[in-house]
Amino acid sequence: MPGRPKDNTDYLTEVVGEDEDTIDFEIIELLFFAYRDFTGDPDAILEKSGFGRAHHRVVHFVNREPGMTVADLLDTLKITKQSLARVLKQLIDSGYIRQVTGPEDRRQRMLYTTEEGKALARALAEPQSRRIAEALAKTGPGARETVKRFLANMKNAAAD
Amino acid sequence: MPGRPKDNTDYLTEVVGEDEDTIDFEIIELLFFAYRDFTGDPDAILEKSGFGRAHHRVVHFVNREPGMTVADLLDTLKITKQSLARVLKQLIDSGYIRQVTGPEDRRQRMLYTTEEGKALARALAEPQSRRIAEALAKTGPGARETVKRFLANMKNAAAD
DNA sequence: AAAATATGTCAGTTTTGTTGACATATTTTT
DNA sequence: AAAAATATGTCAACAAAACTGACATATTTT
Repeated sequence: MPGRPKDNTDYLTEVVGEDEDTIDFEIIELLFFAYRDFTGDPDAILEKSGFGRAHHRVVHFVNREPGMTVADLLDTLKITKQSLARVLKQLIDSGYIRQVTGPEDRRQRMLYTTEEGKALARALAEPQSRRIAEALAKTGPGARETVKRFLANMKNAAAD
Repeated sequence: MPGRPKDNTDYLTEVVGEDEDTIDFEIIELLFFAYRDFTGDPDAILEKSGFGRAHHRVVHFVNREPGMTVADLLDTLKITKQSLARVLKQLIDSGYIRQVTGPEDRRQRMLYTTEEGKALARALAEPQSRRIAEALAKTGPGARETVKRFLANMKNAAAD
């Protein structure tokens, strides 16, 4: 009963099934710190442009999937349209994103980054990318594949 | 010029060094989705207790490191003390966290979770822990070690 | 023609963060 | 002992980013 090790390293995954001390506080915490510092990377650039992290996410995804609609973006970000409206409007007004009426469905607005938008997306991603590259390198060969699979598995299954 | 593959899987790490298209959009995005859904897990429980994600973080860390001081917590969360004050006060008033005057330095307030606080921390961590366990299992043997190392490497070096 | 959909917008609220200023108790330094 | 530094708390104003609810417009589907 006494003398339980304070460090729940590896045996947790195997020993208990769905019982008492199965809680994986360790990785929960590592994820928090990793994400905290990862998202802090672009802050310097964001401050210069006067944007926040919400703008960052919008520019990133529009840049990654040119032509995505407003509905697509809402589904990706999991926020309300009123919430998206403000940052999107600011990005459009500042010339980082432009809208094109959907060619099939003219109710839709397809979103594209401008040249400035592409440059911003790249600048914001750069320090994050460097952090990832360094972390992968330190972790060792094959890390990239494992990490990719793990992160993909952490995501909710697509609803469709 | 044309026909560049849309998918930047593995060669990115090797081929280019610090050049043009080195940006690792793929893992940046996987991290976003993983964290988005991971942090969404406890929302149902948080809604019931009337707390938000800020409260979650506080309860989590106090629970993990009993006796930590307010300064420790501020350093962990990287927020201002005024910002912490509100959620911490609510948690103390609701009986989830209690303060004890530091035995060495009586200016300090050591923080502890109450029994209710421990239960809350556990309940909040449970779905997250399950998600992690499932993701690791799907990823394959050895994933846990690699993921742990990667996440730890993603964190900023401790300032000290 | 009616209903549904995609988007936009107005108005008000909440959560979570910020800055700046100042108060109190306690410890450390001079 | 007095002065300075430190740990915490608190007041007040403000900002970013989310939320809800309601309603308008254009377009497509039924």
